Amino acid sequence: MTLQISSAELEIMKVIWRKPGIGATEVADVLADKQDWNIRTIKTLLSRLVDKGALSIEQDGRRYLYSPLIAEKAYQKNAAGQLVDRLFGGRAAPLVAQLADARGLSEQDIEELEALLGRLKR
Amino acid sequence: MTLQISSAELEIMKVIWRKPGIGATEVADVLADKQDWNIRTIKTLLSRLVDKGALSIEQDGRRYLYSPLIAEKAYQKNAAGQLVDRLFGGRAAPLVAQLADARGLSEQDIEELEALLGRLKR
DNA sequence: TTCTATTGACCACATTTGTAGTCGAGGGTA
DNA sequence: TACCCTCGACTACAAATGTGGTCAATAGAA
Repeated sequence: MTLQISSAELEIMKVIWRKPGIGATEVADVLADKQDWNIRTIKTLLSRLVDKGALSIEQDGRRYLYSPLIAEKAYQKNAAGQLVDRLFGGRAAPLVAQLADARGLSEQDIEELEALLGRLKR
Repeated sequence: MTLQISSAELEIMKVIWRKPGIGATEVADVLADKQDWNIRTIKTLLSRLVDKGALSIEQDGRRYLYSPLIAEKAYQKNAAGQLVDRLFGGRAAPLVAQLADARGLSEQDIEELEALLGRLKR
């Protein structure tokens, strides 16, 4: 139910989360390395995101500046929750187990997870 | 790159992972409670999964029996990895942190995660 | 002032996905 | 034997998605 953001749209959102109030051209600049997208493609994606209510626009002369209407963390929580529900019976541990098995956990991950668990336990 | 399975298709896969070598009608029976799908819809999804190479078929008289060509765990690993890469910079800890924040972790999750971390550390 | 490059609005078009309908062949029933 | 029901094959069709084109207006360059 929560506002469906496609994979290509997400790339756009990520840029705007990092730099709210950015224009289409700057989004294209930021993405130039990663994606080989025509500026028109980016503009279409921006429009769709505005239509969907994921971005707000502010007029700046002849152009628009885009800002997120949904927070990155909210989106992350939702996406993580969906994955866990759809594939892991709603449980976090099996998800982490698969991740650990597939690619291992970094030292940093392990430390952070321990700290997190410690906090949750008291 | 890894074989794209849509959300509706995944429901079908889940049934077949639980009961490999099942026919279309039985898949429909299993799903009857959860999904309100026409048998034709289910058959379409089955065909698409065969086309995609996610399922194999075995002739059984006049009908087909379907079995998975990709393992559930492999699919889970891939999906979890994709999420983590696309939204959490490839790191597991932030994912778990968001999950914990959004919905909390069960006692069971906490125990299992601790056990998992213990195993990983030595 | 005249031409050009850029901007958003609108349009296009193939693919994927969700959700079925139609059809001919074959198995089972009366 | 005469039907009918079920199966897979093929077809349909709208919405979402990926990717980009056209066009009129306008801000700048020359």
